[in-house]
Amino acid sequence: MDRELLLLGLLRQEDMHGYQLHEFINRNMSSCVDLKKPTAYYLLEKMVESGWINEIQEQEGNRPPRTVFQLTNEGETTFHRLLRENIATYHSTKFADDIGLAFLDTLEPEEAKALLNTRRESLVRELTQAQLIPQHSGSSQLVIEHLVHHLQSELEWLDKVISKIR
Amino acid sequence: MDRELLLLGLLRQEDMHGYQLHEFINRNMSSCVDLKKPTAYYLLEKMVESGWINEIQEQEGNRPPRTVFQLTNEGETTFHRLLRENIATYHSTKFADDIGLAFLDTLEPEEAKALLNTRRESLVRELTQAQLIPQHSGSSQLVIEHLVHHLQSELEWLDKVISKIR
DNA sequence: TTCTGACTAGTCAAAATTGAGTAATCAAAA
DNA sequence: TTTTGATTACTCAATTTTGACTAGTCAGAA
Repeated sequence: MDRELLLLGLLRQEDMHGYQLHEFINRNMSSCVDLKKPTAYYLLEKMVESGWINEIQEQEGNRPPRTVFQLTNEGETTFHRLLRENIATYHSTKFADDIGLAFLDTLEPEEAKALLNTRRESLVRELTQAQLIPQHSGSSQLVIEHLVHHLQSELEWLDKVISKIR
Repeated sequence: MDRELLLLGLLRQEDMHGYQLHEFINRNMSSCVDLKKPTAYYLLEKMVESGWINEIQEQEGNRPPRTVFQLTNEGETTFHRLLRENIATYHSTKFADDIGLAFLDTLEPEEAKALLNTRRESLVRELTQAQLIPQHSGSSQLVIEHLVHHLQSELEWLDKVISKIR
């Protein structure tokens, strides 16, 4: 329900079309969610069926008609319910990249070290990138701070792993 | 390819049936991967088609026949390739639970604080659980240490967020 | 001995997700 | 002016994932 919460939250601020929503999420929220275009439309369609949003056909000049989505009262209620649920529960994260670490001892220590250093480089690149993101307004600043905090903690841990080899 | 790497790595140690693989992963690796039974069978079937593993019909006593999966030479090669790829790259994690935080300012500070404290409790429970997991042998110990390190870092961050409200 | 609940070993149809399109508009270069 | 490339707004078929079964075995209780 996290992606639904996000879509409702954005539509709460202003009516938008699916394409706009997808673009915004991909540009600004890619650190929290990965939402492909067809999935966005699929979710929006389901939310229309649930009565959380309305579809409105919009015709602008001689451009082809577009579909605008608009929050309903029920959508507003659902937004608040999902928001409370989301904030009150800790969602445990799966670290799929740890699978390799579980088999680290099948490699020569030298090679393991070299590969982990390659990983370290790409982690440092991500961290540097994240630190360059300019200050946002309001709560969405929290999302960036969380990302930076996490990447720093990952770097610490990776350094510990590398130093322990041999 | 992470789940494929895991399945190959387990089959490398010993032949197993799909059910066994699924049970093992769910009991011991649930911190890294979430692999449902039908998905496990689906992946195994695909790996048979790719020539990474063989299917063998096994008949034990008068029990119904079972399918045992066995690594091929190609599977062994693929395991090493996937392992190197996995270790050398940093897979960025998506924090789906941050979506709520992006809308934190739509709530009253008092309520936000209360909800975040509920989240904190469930995080502490997870951390306590993780710290109770007994020492494992070899590299899989790393997976547990990573989990604990991450949960501690999350707790630190959550406390910072809570203290900043108001 | 027969019943019950738990464990083993899967399968299947339905739901969710995605890569790879289409088709229109517009701005700017050739 | 024609072409080219980028942007907007979607769609569809194919792939992947899942909840909810089925069906056999076994150990112990009634």
